[in-house]
Amino acid sequence: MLDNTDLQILDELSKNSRISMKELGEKVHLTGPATSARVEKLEDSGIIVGYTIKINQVNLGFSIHAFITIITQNTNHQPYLSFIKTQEKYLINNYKISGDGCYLLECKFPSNERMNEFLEGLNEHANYKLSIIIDK
Amino acid sequence: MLDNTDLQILDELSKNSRISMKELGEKVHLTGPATSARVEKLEDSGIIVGYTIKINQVNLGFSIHAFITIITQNTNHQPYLSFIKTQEKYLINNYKISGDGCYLLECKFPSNERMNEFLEGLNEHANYKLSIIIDK
DNA sequence: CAAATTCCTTTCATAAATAAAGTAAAACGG
DNA sequence: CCGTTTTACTTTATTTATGAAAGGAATTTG
Repeated sequence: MLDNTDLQILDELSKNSRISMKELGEKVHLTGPATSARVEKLEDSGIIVGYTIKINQVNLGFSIHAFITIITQNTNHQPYLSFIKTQEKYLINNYKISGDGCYLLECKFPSNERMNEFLEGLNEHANYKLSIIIDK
Repeated sequence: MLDNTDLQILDELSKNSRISMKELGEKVHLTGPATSARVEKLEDSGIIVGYTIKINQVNLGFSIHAFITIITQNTNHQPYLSFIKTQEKYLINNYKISGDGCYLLECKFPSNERMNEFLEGLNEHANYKLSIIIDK
């Protein structure tokens, strides 16, 4: 089970996953090797799944961030799923959901023009409702 | 501007942000110091915003992942915003959106009971539409 | 209660990061 | 067109971190 030190480690690694084991250890009052062993346990137990970076997509040219609720036209979702597989550069997440819609698609676009092209392609396989992120 | 090596670096760091600069350098055919300088530039230019971990929330006891579309009852959003500030443990993201709703709230819950409590509290300040994530 | 396990520290060898110096190629400006 | 500056890199050397190994204290287990 996880104790408070483990939760602190998760918190610190969430804030900065490139911190050294030594420095992380200082924050949680352990030595480097002890901290390293804790982290390895968190990996082995499947709690830490990976180490990644946060990228500012706006600075990479993707100024539009949107959620698109998908309602596929027929019961076979394959045409939709095949379509989005060709649009990887715009995709962030594709969640299968319950509720109002079949999927919730999280996307990024460099411009309204590109988004419009995407939506026209999408519309051949599914109906959708578009929500553009304004903040946060 | 970003060249192909920078994009490769972003890609590799997305997959594993704890890779050593030496090993990352080998992947992009640069020495450690040169790679380190590239990464520092990506940080300074605001493209790399941070280093973080991917946590398996299910293994942390949060087996329910949901999106909640919020429609606040009156034009003043403050009661809603104040409410969610007290519910941090369940929150992943709160996006202000255009389209159908005012906010899109991404949440995690350990059980239906806790989710139900949350929704009852939420309902004092806003109407909502709940979408539970089934996959991906 | 003895043995085993867990969780830690310390020590030490190895590996990586970082700072500094030097170089080659490209961009700039007269 | 040529000298100067800038950029992006390599190499080297020092500092720092990692990771393996040994050992110890506290807790668990039969």
